[in-house]
Amino acid sequence: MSRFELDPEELQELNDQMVIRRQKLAELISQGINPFDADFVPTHHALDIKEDFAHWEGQEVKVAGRIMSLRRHGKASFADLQDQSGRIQLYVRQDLLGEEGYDFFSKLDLGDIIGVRGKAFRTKRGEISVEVEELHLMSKSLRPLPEKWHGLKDVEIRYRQRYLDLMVNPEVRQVFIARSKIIQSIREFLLERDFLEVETPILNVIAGGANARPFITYHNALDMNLYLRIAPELYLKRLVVGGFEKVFELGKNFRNEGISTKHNPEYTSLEVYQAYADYKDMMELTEELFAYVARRVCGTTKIEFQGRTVDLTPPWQRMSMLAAIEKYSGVSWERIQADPEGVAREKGLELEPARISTGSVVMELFDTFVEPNLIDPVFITDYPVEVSPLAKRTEGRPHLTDRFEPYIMGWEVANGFSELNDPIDQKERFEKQMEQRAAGDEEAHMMDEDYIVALEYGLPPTGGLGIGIDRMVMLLTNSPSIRDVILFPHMRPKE
RNA sequence: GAGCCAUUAGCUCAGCAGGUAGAGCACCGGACUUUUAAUCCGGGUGUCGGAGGUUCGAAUCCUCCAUGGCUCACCA
Repeated sequence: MSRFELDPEELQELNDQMVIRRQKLAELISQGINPFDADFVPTHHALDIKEDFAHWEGQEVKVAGRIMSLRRHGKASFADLQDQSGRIQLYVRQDLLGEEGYDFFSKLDLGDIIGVRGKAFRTKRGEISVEVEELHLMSKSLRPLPEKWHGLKDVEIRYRQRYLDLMVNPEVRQVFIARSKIIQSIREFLLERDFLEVETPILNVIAGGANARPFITYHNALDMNLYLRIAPELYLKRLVVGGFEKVFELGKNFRNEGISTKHNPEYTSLEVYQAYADYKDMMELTEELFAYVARRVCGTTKIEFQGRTVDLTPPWQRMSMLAAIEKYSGVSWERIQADPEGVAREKGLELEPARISTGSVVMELFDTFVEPNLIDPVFITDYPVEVSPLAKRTEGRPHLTDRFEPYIMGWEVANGFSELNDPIDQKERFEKQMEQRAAGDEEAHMMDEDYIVALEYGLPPTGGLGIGIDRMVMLLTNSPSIRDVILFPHMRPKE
């Protein structure tokens, strides 16, 4: 029995269209035709021919791709062939292919991958086409395509079977092409400035560099648990200790947290470290990087996102957190310090009475009144030391840090600071974090003695920057959900 | 984790005062040698997400479950 024949059990799983395609496959085999013929190499993409038709008109071309539509007219037919570059029409005539060849063509289905050789020409209606003289079936498609006019809308299928989404929704393809260009232009920007691209471990003994719950995995030979990294930060700063003055890493981080339109358990970050620089230098680097990438990818620094336009042209506004709170909520730092409970009550902050402190009131006021208003790019600076365990204290104001977070469209898109390079202060900060951890805060930073040792050898004054690449891609591609910019967003198994 | 909404043919969707499922595309058969969502003639291909329940009768009402979306919470 041929492996292309179906047993009755298998047959029951298939719908009518799939059964018919299996039968066609079996028929081809029995006729001695290879339905997965690889003996054809295309010389052109659809777009090559269309963009330079004056040159290719009347010339022989070879194109390969997927049949996306068919218009049959008896002894002649039209088909649209889609390759990576786009679509080109095929014109197929019985008198050119012969009766046998035309019958073969007539049995093809939407979705089949074929290769054709023929002359490029323009039809009476003006459509640039290929007049088919030779035809290869390179991969028989055994399942029907989604609908040609409405495309594929079911988001669940779009994410789970992204290949279908890419096949039939051209705008989706554009988003991922843009994503690739964004990442490429980030590399260009940094390499031009003499940054060294490095790779640091994803399997970590200590998950450091951020406050987040890690994923845990297990190493058999070492018989130990390991964490998937939540940030590459501490490794990158070890490299600065080692003498690499400008480094960056683009890669995945993994955080064991909720999933939302802005959060995927694995996401891509850029981290950049520059010795002998501070957070102000990193702010300039950030705004220049965003503007460079926007110009490269969108051709402009004026970005439209969900009906609003923002201009990424540097310089961006700088505003301290407390100034921003006073501006948007009308509450001054003096009042928060004097009476946090009163402020919380007056502003209707949803804080448990036991949790009310100057720090929590500041954060809550910021989230409620400030964040939604930060549409145009702005750097919020001067974060409290308690929430910034890896950042250097501000000279003369030791409760604050030289730290910034840029906001665009109300989103926090990056985070940067002057790196804490005092090992004694760092150790104390870790110890504070350990206390919080002991008190039940699973996201508090872990102690990393080995990192302290590195700092004790001496980390030069260093500026650091982290950018959430997925959010950057969302902004630059006008995508409202992070799932629209991740090819295979995390989904629960179907059953 | 909570609330709301969704799940019907391969795809996009109708059908929901409870009466036994329908359209367009796709598909199958036929006509057609320059079409553009080709057209014309003929054909409905289904576990109405799953499991229970109410009822003479459930796609429709109820409960639970699954998956997804949105909002919130969590989370830089």
